[in-house]
Amino acid sequence: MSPLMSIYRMLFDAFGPQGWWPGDSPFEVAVGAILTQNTNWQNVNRAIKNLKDAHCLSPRTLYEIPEGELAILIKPSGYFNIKAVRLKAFVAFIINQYDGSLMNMVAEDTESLRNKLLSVRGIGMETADSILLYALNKPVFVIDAYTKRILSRHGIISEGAGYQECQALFHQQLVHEVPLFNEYHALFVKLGKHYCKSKPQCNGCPLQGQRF
DNA sequence: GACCAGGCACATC
DNA sequence: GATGTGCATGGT
Repeated sequence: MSPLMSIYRMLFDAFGPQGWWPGDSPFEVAVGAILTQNTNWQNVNRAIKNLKDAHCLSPRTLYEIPEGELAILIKPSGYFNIKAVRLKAFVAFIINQYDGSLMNMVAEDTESLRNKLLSVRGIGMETADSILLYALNKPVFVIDAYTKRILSRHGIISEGAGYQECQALFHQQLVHEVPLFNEYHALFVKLGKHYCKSKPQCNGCPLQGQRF
């Protein structure tokens, strides 16, 4: 079994299924992916609740609401001025190129779709891949700060490894299945939140002392 | 009060 | 291509 598959087994045995992504619709998932950039999920939830309460959680309503009003609604998620611009760019993209519906993306080739998402201001690799995996069910592995930290601490990647390099490892070592990629990334976040912080709390960590 | 959180774009070298 | 900086709220 590949090292990354071994790690997956250990994490799944320790934590069980994570039930990601929290969200009622693919569009909500995509909005959450932008709002959660460098931000605690709890704060994102508050912002999403504000959008729901204001009946603004659709491409069309987000497209039409003034940027300043949008910024106020998403304030709890932090970086609210920047994220308002980013959400605006994203819904303009959906409306102009996909007739206002995220689901019109699913038929498209994953690689070209990823490149188009990356061309939207405010959507980088992690956000694009989160949208592809969690909103559109494409088998793309999501790399984040936790993933890199955990892998480098266990000697699997170097500390300065890049996103693509890291992602390639997962794509090489795992079968490309959406449920596996979905659960695995969520398990890394779980592990990172509880144990593999900037100050490691290795006591009780299911990967404690493991080399791969 | 410091530090951190499910990044990204942009400037500068 | 690598490095540094601004963006901002809420929890620990």
